[in-house]
Amino acid sequence: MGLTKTEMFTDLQNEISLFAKVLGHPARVAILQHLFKIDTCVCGDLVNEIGLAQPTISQHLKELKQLGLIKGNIEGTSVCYCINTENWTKMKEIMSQFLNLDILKKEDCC
Amino acid sequence: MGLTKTEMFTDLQNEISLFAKVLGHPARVAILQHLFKIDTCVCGDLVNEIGLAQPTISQHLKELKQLGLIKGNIEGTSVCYCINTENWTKMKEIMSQFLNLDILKKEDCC
DNA sequence: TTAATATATTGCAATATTACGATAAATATT
DNA sequence: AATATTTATCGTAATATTGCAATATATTAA
Repeated sequence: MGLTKTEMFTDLQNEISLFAKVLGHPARVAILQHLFKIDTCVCGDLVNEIGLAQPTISQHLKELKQLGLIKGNIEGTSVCYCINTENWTKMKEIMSQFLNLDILKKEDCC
Repeated sequence: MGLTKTEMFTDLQNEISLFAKVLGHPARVAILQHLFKIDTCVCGDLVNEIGLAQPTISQHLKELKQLGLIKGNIEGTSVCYCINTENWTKMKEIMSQFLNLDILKKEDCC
């Protein structure tokens, strides 16, 4: 089937998994790390930075943009990509709340 | 192709994406949340708790176990699953470090 | 206008993921 | 031993993901 049955889960569960999913590819992790590292707009040198073909990078950028984690502004013939810090913070809060479930836990049971 | 080119990325990038990937399905998120919530072993009532078929749950549990996020102890005819808190903490640290890349960032550029 | 440059989209092949019925394996109960 | 119970594995169908060549689109430069 390959089709996730989202209707049986809560909005939060689906939201967490969607964010996790988009971070679930090393190319997208690398893109985000690079955008943070240069701390400014990157105008398309991601194809050189990462070793994948231009259409592949473009596709990964599209997925990151769809989730709102990055934004792209057209600057002449190239596109200026950067982190959407506001949305990143929201994502981070949702993910952190989930990751921190262990702080309420008393002890291992088995 | 469907095949990720892991060899072009760093170990950390691959590790982050693997953790994110296993969290990238709402059923696995729900399983983890439930294991945290009951704060004790759960012996197979996950199938009732979540609405998916038994083999499907079993498969998701296998993936979580492979990444080390949960452990399962056989107790008679059932299996006692619970969070592997030690590994969860390690995972949380790796993911948090990545998610916190924004705190070094000065300002949005575009 | 024409050519050059940069990015997006399309189409497709290969592989991965999701889900579940059927069945196996392992232990408990009678 | 025979049966019941619980979980794992196998097999398979449907869908998703990844990657890239070819091509389209859009802007800039000549």
